[in-house]
Amino acid sequence: MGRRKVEIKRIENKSRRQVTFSKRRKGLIEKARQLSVLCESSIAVLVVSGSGKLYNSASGDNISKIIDRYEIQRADELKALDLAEKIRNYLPHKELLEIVQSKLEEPNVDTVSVDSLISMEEQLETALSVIRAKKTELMMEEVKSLQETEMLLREENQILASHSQLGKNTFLVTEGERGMSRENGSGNKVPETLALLK
Amino acid sequence: MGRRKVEIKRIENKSRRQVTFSKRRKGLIEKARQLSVLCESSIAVLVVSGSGKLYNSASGDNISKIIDRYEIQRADELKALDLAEKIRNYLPHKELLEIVQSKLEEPNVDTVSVDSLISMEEQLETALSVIRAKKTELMMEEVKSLQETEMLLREENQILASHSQLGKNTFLVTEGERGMSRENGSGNKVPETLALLK
DNA sequence: AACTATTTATAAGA
DNA sequence: TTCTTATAAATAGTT
Repeated sequence: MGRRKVEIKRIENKSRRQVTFSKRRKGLIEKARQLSVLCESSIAVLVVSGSGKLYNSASGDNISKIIDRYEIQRADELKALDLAEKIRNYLPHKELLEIVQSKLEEPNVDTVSVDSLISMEEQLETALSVIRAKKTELMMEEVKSLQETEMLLREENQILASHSQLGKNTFLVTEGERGMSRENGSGNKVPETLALLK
Repeated sequence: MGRRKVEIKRIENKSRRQVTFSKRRKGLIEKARQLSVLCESSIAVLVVSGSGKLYNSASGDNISKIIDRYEIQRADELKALDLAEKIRNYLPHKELLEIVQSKLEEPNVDTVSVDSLISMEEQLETALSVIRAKKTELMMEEVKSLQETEMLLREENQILASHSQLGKNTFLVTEGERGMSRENGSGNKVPETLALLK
């Protein structure tokens, strides 16, 4: 849609590329906004330019919320991965550590440049962030899953309890007193349960 | 760009909205791809439909990397946030932050000694560790507590289930189990137990 | 899912 | 960067 058809491949001319980047980025974000409004949806667009500059937009909801949604989905997918797969994900960290170690083990360790140390420091901090984020993500996941389990168990419990009560009622109508001692003898059910509550 | 001009506002007709959502989502993602190729950039598009379904696409790089970039930028922005805001949130560290701020606000900021900066850096890192440790501790506690609750509920559940069965059996054959209801007196044993779990 | 009349986006030029 | 305009591309309504 312009004076001539353009092939979708890297624009070599730098200034032409810059102009196109600016125009199309604006267009993309406007399209996202329209879709969001027309169809009542939330859309995040993140654009990282060749030079590393970040442009982002969100419509319908804030970016963090949308990214969270994505992270949740990804966490669910990760769960399905086998361990071997995970190990592969962590290899980069291992490599990083090896690099660090080799640098620091060199006999001539004091020849290591400050720049390379800065770079390693940054990489290690990035790795640390990744690990921390992962840790938090996994813990949040576990909490969520436990909360769900709890809810299910409570529901089940209530159903069982109400059945139990129906049974009791019928019971009481017909008979008097014996069961109690028998029941406690066999399994001290109630005390045990209560004890666990502490 | 269609048979007629459409206003950019929520499409009320559900099926029309669904069709538009599908068409424009596809268009949006294609636009992102083109921009990515033409201008050698990385683009992530995350779309959350009204019904909560997530659609995402990444061009030029994987989504996680692009999101990481966003997170880094956001972290940088946070850093630039009014320190006073943070001080309010982290009262215990208020003093520390005030010291930092005063040091850095001095007109003669370049007279601050490297030693004092090192000291502040160490103190801030300590504060950070404390916060992180606290975060992890709280999360671990929550997980532990949820796991205990789960165990209790399972047990309770099993008791109720088996009781229910015993009850039925006894019922049909002998009449064994009444005591239980008497023991509970009010008959609210299970609810009582559940209440304690909260 | 295709079609096509129209609107919209944008490439090139100024 | 911004505006203009010819043209390509996207898409709304239709089939």
